[in-house]
Amino acid sequence: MKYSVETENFFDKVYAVTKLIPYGRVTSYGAIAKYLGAARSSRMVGWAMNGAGKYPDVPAHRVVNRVGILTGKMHFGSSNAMAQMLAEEGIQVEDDQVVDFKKFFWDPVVELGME
DNA sequence: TGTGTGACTAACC
DNA sequence: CGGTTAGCCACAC
Repeated sequence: MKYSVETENFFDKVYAVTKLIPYGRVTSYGAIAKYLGAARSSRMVGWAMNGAGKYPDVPAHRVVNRVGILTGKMHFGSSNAMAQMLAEEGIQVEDDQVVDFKKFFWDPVVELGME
């Protein structure tokens, strides 16, 4: 028994939004969740990211927690892979946290609109 | 089928 | 101001 079609849609949306994150920008799990109308389901966004590895076009490294901490860096294989990818995009990462997070923050709700 | 867990966040104490 | 609780819900066992 499949869980639900809505689920796949939710995951698909997460991936879709994540893929829209511009180069050199980052966003948060909560922002994506909010954009999908599930502001309190930010954990699901993280869960979706867990399966994002299957999608090369999904820049999961541009998704951090609400304060810019690379909470999921350990899921990239190397402990510094995430930070390095961000660094190569011009995003400074210090102590596993994005420097000037607000400045690089890309909010889908604002950039794409609430719709 | 029920329980535990997690790449989160906000509210509480 | 740091630890805990609660809410969220899909997924593993």
